[in-house]
Amino acid sequence: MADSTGKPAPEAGRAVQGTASFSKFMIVLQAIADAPGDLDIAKLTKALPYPRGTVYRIVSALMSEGLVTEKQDARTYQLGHRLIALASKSWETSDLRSAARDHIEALRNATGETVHLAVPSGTGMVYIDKLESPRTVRMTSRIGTRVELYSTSVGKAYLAALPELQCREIIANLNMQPRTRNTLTDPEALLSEIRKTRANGYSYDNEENEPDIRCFGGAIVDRNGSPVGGVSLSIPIYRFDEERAANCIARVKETVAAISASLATLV
Amino acid sequence: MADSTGKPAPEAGRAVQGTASFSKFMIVLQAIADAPGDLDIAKLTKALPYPRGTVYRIVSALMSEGLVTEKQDARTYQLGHRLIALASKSWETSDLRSAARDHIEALRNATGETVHLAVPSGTGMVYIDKLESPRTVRMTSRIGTRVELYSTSVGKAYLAALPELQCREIIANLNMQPRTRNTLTDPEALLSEIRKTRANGYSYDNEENEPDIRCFGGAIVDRNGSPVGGVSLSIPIYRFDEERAANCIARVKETVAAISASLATLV
DNA sequence: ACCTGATCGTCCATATTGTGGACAATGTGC
DNA sequence: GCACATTGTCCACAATATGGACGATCAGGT
Repeated sequence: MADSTGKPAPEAGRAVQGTASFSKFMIVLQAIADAPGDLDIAKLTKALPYPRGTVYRIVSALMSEGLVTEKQDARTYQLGHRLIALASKSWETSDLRSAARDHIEALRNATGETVHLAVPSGTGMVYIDKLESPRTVRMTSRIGTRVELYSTSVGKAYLAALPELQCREIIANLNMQPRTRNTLTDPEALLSEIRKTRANGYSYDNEENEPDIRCFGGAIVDRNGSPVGGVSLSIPIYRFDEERAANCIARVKETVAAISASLATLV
Repeated sequence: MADSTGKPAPEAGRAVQGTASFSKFMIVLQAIADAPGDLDIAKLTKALPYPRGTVYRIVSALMSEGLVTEKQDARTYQLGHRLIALASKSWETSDLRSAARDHIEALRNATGETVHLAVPSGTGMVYIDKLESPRTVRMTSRIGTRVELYSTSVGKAYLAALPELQCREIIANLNMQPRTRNTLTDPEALLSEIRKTRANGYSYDNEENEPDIRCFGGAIVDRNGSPVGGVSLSIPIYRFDEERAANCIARVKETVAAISASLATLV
């Protein structure tokens, strides 16, 4: 199962009683979101542990709420535009994003490279903001994209900022799939990388998530020192050299420290 | 009640049976989305027709699904980032958006003005794409913003493309609030404006939605001639003159015709 | 410190709600 | 034309949500 859109941690253990039905709705919605092509009721039924009548009713309800739309006149379904309207509100009201905006813009301008702002979501992280390199060669990525904890600099920075115990527990539950030839797939290797990250005060992604792209990352922490997100700076290998790298690392560290400080003044 | 994020049509008439509980979850989620500041359980309870225990349970479920997050360590709630992840998928897989991209970009380049792509959602329309004017003075609007049918050019273009009967019915149910001194608030006036729009083949918003901004709009239609969205071109009044206007109108008409044609070739 | 009022978090008997098999209608391929 | 697959709808039954009540916690007032 791909789990490519930020499900809650699997071990969430029947969160609250009296919400079993709602979970089913969300599972169906997620199945439609994860659909490779387009699904009709029959295919959805095959992919889910619910009988057709139930799937049919759930999809109808999702449609009447605008979360799902019927494609053209075909009998297939896809995510609806109400999600865009809702997400736009989430976007506008994100304290972290507004606190970080000026700082990540300064980081982009100082380095000329692409900057991402990410927050934890389920067993991965989601990009909630992005500023592109002004140069011509650009990375392909989008706001809303979900990325893995083990293959990205934001993920590793986040893990490194967690208490050791919690960090180990999360790593133990990761399903580490190779994304490039450099991706770490061994939990022990990741753990030792995390220790190095802690010692260095920044994280490094050496073409582990995407070929030809190296990233430096740092964690944003709240008043208590708990990580709430991360910032990464992505550099194409052909623009990469030791001197620039040292400068970029310093800038990233400054940026996350500044964002964390401005968060602490909130509330 | 503001209803500012694309609820389904109110007259939807208990869509499907066996989904009453899910509706409650969506109403609570919408209440959190519409929150002016931040709500705690008590305020939510006051704003909703459900008892505290129920609201508490629903919010807990929304949180465990990542649709809502607890703000910092306070007891207030806001929309969660999973919505951004889901919306991003909706965005990526929107056929209309990808079919329209090149055409609205050409329109922006030909006119140098801001272009919006909108789709119907509930009793309004939602912007699903936007290309900004390259000039310095820009409109403030965002993807995901919900706008009214009666005060915008995309809304009027959409209404004008509907069958007369359906159009009248929708207008009869609109709650027409003035947004500027030019906003039409009389259903009869709107209806006659819609007739003019049909005759002209384009819609016009003369500072009815936002002061100092005039827009021309057109409807995108599917193979059957049913409207599925709209395109608008926004021009600040100080750049507006008759000659430019005529050119812009022609370009808008070309654009929506081209998008509609390329939609027809799909599937 | 002590009381008051307000909110949070949880429980459980009750009744509302969802379930899913069955059926008829409608397509679709051979 | 028949056979197979899928859609859309119904309803008796079973699973689920409800919401009032209770104890815990906290902030402010006297």
